[in-house]
Amino acid sequence: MLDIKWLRENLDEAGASLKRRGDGTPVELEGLLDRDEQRRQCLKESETLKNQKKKLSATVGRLKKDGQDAADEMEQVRQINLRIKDLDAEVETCEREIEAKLLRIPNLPDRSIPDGVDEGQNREIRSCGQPPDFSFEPKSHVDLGESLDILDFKRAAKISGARFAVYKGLGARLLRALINFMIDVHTKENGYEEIYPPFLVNEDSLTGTGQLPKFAEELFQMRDDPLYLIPTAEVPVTNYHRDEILPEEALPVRYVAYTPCFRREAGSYGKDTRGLIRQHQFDKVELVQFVPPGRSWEALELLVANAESILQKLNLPYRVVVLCAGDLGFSAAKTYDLEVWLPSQGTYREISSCSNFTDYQARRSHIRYKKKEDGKTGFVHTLNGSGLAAGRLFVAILENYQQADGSVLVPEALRHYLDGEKWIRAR
RNA sequence: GGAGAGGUGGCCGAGAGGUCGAAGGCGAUUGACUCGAAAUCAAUUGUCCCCUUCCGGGGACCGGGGGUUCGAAUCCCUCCCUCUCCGCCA
Repeated sequence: MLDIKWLRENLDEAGASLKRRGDGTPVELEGLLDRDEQRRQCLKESETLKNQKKKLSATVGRLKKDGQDAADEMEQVRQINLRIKDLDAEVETCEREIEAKLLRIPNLPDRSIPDGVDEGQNREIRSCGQPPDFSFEPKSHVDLGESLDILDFKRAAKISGARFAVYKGLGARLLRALINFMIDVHTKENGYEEIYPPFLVNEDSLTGTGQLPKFAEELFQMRDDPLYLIPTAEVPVTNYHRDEILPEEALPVRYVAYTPCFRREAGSYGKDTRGLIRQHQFDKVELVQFVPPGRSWEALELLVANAESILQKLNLPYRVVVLCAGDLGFSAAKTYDLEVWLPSQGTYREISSCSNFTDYQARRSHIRYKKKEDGKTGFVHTLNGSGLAAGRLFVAILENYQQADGSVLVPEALRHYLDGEKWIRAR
């Protein structure tokens, strides 16, 4: 959420910045400062009265102790209380309104990101590796997976419905291998601490990271409890430090977490209906960082490099793009997507999204740090990125490592996790 | 799910309607002593909000919310959480 104090002085800048997102947000800024002004007026008067009340009550105490009459003072306080009640009600109304508005205003896009309305204007930063040159028509992971009997979409549909998959045999093992491989790289080489969080979270957590209140339709909600299935590990892991003040010496804090992720995918009915690309449930290894405000931009570059290291170790061709203002997620100030080459689609597809949220999530979820220098508190900057989406990585491996006979070569780096298995072949 | 106990500052722990943001201890910081350290002594040691250019002033917060009262950490209601025992269970 944006800082109301900052907005008082920079409303025009905020409006111009938000306009770049192209979703008509500036309108929501209207009335905000009026309510803020009204809130402060009422608060001021209320606090003055409370000060009087305090003094009068103390007088009553003294008088009663001395056995004197205090009826007059008591009556005065009664009158003051009536006024305070009205004022506080008004303050609360204003606060609620301001809060409700602020929670629906997205983060300000960073100045460095390109203009644009959708993914078409995202800008490639660099690419790495060459798309494989097949001497045959490459198959899709769906065809490969089904003929190798390691993926079963049909039975998944029976069990659960559309957009679910069953990984089977060596497929299940490969998925597990990918997850373990990624966690190992991030903990042993990239300096992250492993977290295994709950997969059900409450409303406060989802509000903290920005999924609520605006994007409830994307979430699976429990019927009988105020809990939601996590759409990403970002939610439980970022909220791990909600309502906390971290000592500056503890920063940066870096966590890696494997979790399944659950998304309703409302509004994407026609998209990626076949295969693993878009599922209601998928696995992801997520990287989350908490850093001092001055360090978040370098941290973002490092985060992207950490995510890239997985693709490099697996020799998968990919590129890095920076999202344009119109394609940016709600809470993010800047986002790099990693896109991996998918031979069956002849294109690069998103496999990771790495973002700097600056102080936006920290302000929503009250994650602060105490400065070493002067003991003052400030909001941390939060970042997170997929490192990587396991389901899509599974797709990339099947498709990029497929052979003319329909078998799949296991990348060198993974064999250790599969008891040295070099091939996935039809049985 | 049933029965009971409890949630107070970084931690431990008192406080049981009146000047309590809260005793005491521990921890931490600073100063004194010391060549230095330890020990000792002294001071400081929460967060948020409002007003103020600075200095400073004020309000709120004792799990959350509501109530009683001139006055609530203390009384009442309600919700949440933790712990113990029983039941059930991976």
